[in-house]
Amino acid sequence: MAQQYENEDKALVAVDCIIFGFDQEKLKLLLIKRDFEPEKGSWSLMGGFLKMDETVDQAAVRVLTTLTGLQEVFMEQFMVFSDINRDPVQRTISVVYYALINIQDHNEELIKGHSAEWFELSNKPELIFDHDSMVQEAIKHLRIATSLRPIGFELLPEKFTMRQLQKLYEAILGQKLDKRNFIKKISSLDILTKLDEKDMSSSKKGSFLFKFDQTKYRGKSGLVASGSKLNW
Amino acid sequence: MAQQYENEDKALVAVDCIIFGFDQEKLKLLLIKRDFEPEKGSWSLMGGFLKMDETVDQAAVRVLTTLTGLQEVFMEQFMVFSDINRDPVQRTISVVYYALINIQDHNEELIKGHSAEWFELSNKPELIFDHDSMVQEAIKHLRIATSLRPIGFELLPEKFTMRQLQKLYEAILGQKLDKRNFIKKISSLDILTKLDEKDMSSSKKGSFLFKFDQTKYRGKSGLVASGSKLNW
DNA sequence: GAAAATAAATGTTAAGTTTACATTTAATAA
DNA sequence: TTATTAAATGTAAACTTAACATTTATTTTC
Repeated sequence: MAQQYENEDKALVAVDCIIFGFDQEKLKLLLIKRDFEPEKGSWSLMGGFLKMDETVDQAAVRVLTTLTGLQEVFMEQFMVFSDINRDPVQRTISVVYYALINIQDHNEELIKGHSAEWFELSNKPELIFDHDSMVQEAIKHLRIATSLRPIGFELLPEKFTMRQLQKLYEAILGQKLDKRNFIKKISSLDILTKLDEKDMSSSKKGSFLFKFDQTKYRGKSGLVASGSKLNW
Repeated sequence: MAQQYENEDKALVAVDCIIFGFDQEKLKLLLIKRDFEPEKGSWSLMGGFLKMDETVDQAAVRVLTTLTGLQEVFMEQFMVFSDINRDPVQRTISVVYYALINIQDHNEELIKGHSAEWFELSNKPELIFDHDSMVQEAIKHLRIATSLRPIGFELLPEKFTMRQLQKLYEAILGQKLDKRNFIKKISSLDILTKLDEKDMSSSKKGSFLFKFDQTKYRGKSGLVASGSKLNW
């Protein structure tokens, strides 16, 4: 019974991470400069190979932690890339994840150690293999995901202003939003707590800080995919 | 350079297909009775192993065609399952797909040859390994996908009545819908062509048949994810 | 051939949501 | 005290959704 599958081909299984950050204005990507062949010196997504004692989700967390030092990060699997020659060395399929992290919240040392850098999305270098397609797909997924679930907060500090949140959504969706309508809509979701504290860095008047309230959100059921054109 | 990755572990890569059908009333699943070990005689999803000369998408199509004889089938990858001991024989990760097929449209011989049968979703046997979880996840994905894009048509014959379409949506979403509102909403999408022909099987009066119009649909951009609670 | 039966086809109103748009407010700096 | 800066706030029109019952076309039955 232990030899059932012996005639089947095996493949290397990789995980690759599209690591998104946000710097108050623009969406950014954390990329690494490869220090090994092939394509040594080229820019690439952070990735690694699946080990026998871990799930792909665990592998993705390991890879992300190795680079950023962060543990509890929002991360979602979204697609498998498996073109036959996508990796020139050997047949490798890649399970791709995107991660949303607070850009201030990583370990500088680790990042330098991996020759990693943040790039504005609009300004990123060309990447190895099929990594450019992975990034493109990740953005599509991120747009849909942020439209269906309030995951954008993962990219912000714990406390943030309405304006910061709006800028974030604008960056993700690639379009300007109306300030008043934005605040109305976010408020109607009832998933934020308004703090007594103000952020004074952006204006003389200061602007109130908010916190995402996991508890309020968990209490809601109909948030996912409700209200779409094909929603009844 | 060709030996770069030689210290990495390799895994078997499988694809598994959740094959949905619809019989005018209920959602159904096409399941196979395994004729090989392990779990010979148990019910299972149709699956197979990735070969070195194909992508996972191609493997999924191959697996589906082997069982149904169908070629041009709607199929989407939706998740990788990779628990370490999910397959007792050997470490195997599975890329899981769901397929939507017109239930009248398969090859009886092939299906019998694989000891496959259609089961009502609500009445399906327990499946091997983690296949029950796969089915559960597939249903979630199907609900979201049908709410965002008009893919339900894939489960119906080319010509169908509004009532059939409504029954299908009710089966997928697990809720009753209002007849008048349903017709209004579908009509407003402007993706159907009303035929001169009537289906006379369901009533004395007969009811008009419709066809999904790929061309009209392709012309629309904003259908995906528009209108959700977090849509601006 | 009139009446009964059956499912199909159809419309309206109220509630809620989205969009578009401009002024006032609070605080600091000059 | 005045000027400056970004924050905070409201309303009306357009559109979408939700709730709800009657009429119509055809066949079957008496």
